[in-house]
Amino acid sequence: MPNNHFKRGELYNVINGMGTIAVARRMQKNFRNAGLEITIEQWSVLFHLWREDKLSQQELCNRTFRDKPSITRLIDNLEKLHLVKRIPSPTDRRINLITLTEAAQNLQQITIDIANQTMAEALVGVDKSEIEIVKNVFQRVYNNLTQVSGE
Amino acid sequence: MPNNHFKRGELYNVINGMGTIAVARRMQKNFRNAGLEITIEQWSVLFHLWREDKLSQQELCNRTFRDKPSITRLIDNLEKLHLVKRIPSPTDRRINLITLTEAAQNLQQITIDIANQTMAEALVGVDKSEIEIVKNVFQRVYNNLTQVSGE
DNA sequence: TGAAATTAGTTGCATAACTAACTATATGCC
DNA sequence: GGCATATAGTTAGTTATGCAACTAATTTCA
Repeated sequence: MPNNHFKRGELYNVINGMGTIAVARRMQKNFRNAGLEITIEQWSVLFHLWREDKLSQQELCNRTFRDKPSITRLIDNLEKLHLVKRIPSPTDRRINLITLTEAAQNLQQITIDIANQTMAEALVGVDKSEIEIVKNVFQRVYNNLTQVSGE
Repeated sequence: MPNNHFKRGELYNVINGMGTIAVARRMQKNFRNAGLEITIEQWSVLFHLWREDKLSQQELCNRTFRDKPSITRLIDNLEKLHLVKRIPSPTDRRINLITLTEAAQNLQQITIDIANQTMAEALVGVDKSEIEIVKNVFQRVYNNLTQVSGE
């Protein structure tokens, strides 16, 4: 019957629909309300640089799951905002190392607080064990689709 | 300490990162490999029309969690592909009802099969109870962010 | 009835995504 | 050493997303 037929298509729309979209919009809105001009995509790049500065663009691709042109343009825009700089790698002239400016360092605390607060709003009534399961499922999905047989 | 500090930001990147991106890419790739020219976003609109034809654009916004301009342009593109038509509502001249063409009807079976197969690939090693939890969590997240206090 | 408010849809502008094709540098190997 | 191959990053073209501002039609209600 149709209902059964639709089940997994339905699931795709769940995973890639309401939840993720709602969280992204709220996060963006909370940034804006705090007077922050950055996009959540830009923020997710900064996030990885706060953990480890001077990553190559390729490494940022790997960590943010984006392709190279996406990172090129995100870095372009972050440079325009004076939040990062491209510096040439001393050992490989193909590579740019992306480094945070002082302005970006000042954003870490406030934006991560907002991210935490946004996720807290999002996860009201969801308990820790469920969150762990969601994380595990997404990790497995990612592995399923990017291992050997995959990409 | 930093590690703890990053936890929820991390979670945001999980929900809105690897899993969803990997699934979307694979789905698009599987469509392409089957010779289908539509995008997954276009497909998600058709998906709701297969369930119920002749929805207004606003209703498609609600069901796909997109805003009105997004739907306007998706419908523009689907019209160019001769997969849907705008027909004026007989009762309210502000409203367009979106209706499937025969070409779109012929896509239902094959694309939903591909969606099912893609989700099957993605969910290897994930059991049904976990999938239920993911769906529930996303539903609650969505509700948390769109109820009263929210939007 | 008629003005104000609401709702449906479109347009303009900026950011971001993917693919494919490209340049430049580095590595592998004969 | 030098050619083939691989890797890092950029550019071009298409689609999609969000917000803000807009037009047109409908509803509310004084």
